[in-house]
Amino acid sequence: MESATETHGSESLLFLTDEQLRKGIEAMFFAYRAFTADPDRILENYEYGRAHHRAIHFINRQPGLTVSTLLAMLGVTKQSLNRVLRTLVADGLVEARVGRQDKRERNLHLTARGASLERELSDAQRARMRAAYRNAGPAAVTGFRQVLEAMMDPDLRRYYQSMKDSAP
Amino acid sequence: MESATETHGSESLLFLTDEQLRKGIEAMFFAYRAFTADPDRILENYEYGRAHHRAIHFINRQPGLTVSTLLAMLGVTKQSLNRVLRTLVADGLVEARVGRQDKRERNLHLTARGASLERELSDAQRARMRAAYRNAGPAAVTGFRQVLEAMMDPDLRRYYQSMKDSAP
DNA sequence: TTGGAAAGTCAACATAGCTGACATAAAATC
DNA sequence: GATTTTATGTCAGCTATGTTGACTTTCCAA
Repeated sequence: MESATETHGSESLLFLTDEQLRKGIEAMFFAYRAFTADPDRILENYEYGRAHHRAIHFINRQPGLTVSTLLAMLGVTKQSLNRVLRTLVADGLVEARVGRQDKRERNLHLTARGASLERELSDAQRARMRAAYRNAGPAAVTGFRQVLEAMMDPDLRRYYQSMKDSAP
Repeated sequence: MESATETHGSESLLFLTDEQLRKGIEAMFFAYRAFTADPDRILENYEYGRAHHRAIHFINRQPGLTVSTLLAMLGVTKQSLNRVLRTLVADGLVEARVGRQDKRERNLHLTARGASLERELSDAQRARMRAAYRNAGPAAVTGFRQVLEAMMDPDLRRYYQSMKDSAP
């Protein structure tokens, strides 16, 4: 499995050796841990967890989204999400409005307080991301996003690609 | 490609807009979920979890490492790790040898069975990583690794950089 | 010889996943 | 209009994995 790519003649596929792939795996692990560390620290002050952060993030990204849409993005059970949403609604960070056309649906929005926490969390996370981007440079950022995109499950990739990407 | 890299001057930092950074954050989230999905599925058959996988991964990477070294890499408490290690040792996947110089230390090694599970998990994870790498191309892979590296906490980055990177 | 580091263990707890069962309201279908 | 399906919410209970705190054992090194 190792040397299969090296016998290709050109060294253009050297990055597919087992060692290279293992390094990529470790890079994902270490980077993801750093990536969540700042928000986690902030969330402790509010007695919320990572699950709350994720919900808040996606509600902010797509205001008015329904519970089932959010479920699909988070990839958890409705029971698990509901526990989180209940506290966020009770604490006045999220508003669940009855759907206009379909009254079974709940359209989720951040309140002013919810938006404020979202900003605090996002600021910290973006600061680290920005520093990493600055350090690595624009070309690296493009590659970074390309690889992550290729790694995603197709359904989520479709959602991901549909989101707006540049400043208004 | 993004338009951010195509122009220079004031627009050369367009990739640092909030929207771009938020996309990067989402990319990390979605990709990381896909990244862990395959091993998680395999681990269910063995009644192990992600924590076992991580321990097995690092013991394989650095055979003979001590418990404290592993703790530093995983970033969890010794109580949490100990629960995992105990089951792995009891099940005959990991061997904890008393240190030769310092007998307080335990040098961790995978047994044949442990190495076999490691391979099964790693094969799945590398397959996805390989597919993503193939799809994105060598230049993207370089960028991917650069950004992840820049995102890591310095201590772990040092460990990460010290690991061998190419096939022997 | 003693202090402190490395490792292991016990207890108790929290978070956030999960399954299964069930309830309600509204939409969709027959 | 009656029935079925869908979207959501909820209760109960389980599991995995993290946490803190207190304690012991081992044993290196000053």
